[in-house]
Amino acid sequence: MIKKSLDTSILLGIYEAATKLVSKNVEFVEKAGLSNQQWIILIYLAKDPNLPYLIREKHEKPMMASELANALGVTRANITNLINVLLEKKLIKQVEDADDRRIKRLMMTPKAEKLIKTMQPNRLKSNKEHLVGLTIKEKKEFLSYLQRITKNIMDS
Amino acid sequence: MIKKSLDTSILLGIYEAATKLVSKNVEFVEKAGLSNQQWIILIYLAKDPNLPYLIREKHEKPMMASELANALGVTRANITNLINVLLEKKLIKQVEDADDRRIKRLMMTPKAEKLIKTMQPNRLKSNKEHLVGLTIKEKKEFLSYLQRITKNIMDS
DNA sequence: TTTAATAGTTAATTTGATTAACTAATTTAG
DNA sequence: CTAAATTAGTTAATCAAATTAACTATTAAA
Repeated sequence: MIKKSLDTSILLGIYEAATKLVSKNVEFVEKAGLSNQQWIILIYLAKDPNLPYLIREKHEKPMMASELANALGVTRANITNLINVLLEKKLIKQVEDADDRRIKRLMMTPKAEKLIKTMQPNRLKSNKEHLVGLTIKEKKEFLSYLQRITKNIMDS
Repeated sequence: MIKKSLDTSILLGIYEAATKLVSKNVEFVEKAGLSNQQWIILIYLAKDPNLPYLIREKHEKPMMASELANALGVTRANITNLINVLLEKKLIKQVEDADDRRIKRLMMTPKAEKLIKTMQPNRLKSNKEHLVGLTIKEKKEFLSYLQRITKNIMDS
């Protein structure tokens, strides 16, 4: 009934890859006592230069909750909850902005920096395995296509 | 602190693309009164030939709950819940397997077939927009890379 | 200087998911 | 051939992630 379509195959393919990826990542993420979302927030605060969002727009000042909500595509209320958990775990701290007193800037604690540092080798090893067999040229080409597709999705 | 890495950029890129994709899809999915997961289950039952899982392994008989659980990477208990909702909505029915009385085969109702048919034009239009600007050759190349990466992730 | 908009929080709720324990049916291994 | 193990599915309790709506405080705009 539903016909074969290259477009649809690609998009369902991206969805499946992401799903499998998250369940693989869980292995080293929950070994660190984190949920996937908590982990994502931490790498945002660590300013991981591989994050598409940070590639697209540079951030000088530490991020605030509403930027995070926007980047992750969720509500501010949701971010508040996630932040509370990370605060309890003493992995982040909030610093009031001097210029705008509505804003609280989010920063990692030394504990979080240390945690990320210890996770990084496993993370890189895992990521490398996921791309084994592709040449640098192929990877660059793939990333370039992916960025074009992502831009399309966001602009639509 | 975290270094730039082509591998990591690709994997975070896939994750972001999938996230944005789901939020875009929600537009036509929830117009049909479905959640994302309910929608995914329906296209499995509709045997959408674009689903990577169905591309990898052919299914003659209608799917059963545990196959679905395996395909989506969730627990059987979760599938039971999702199925109950779809049963209430009269979008699927369960048929007892003649050979193995533990098994209940899942099938779409005519109502679901009709629903999917009405959704299909919007879905295709949306999918097409997400891949605008890429040639057929580029799309095929991208899909081929994506399948290699997905296989890596699953095998690791 | 009112009015709008923005940042963040709170409370109530929903959805999606999990684990653990269970029944029933089928397979496997001694 | 039967006892033990596995598989399919369900149930109940619970958790995590997310939402909406209403709220305070602050800043920006008309």
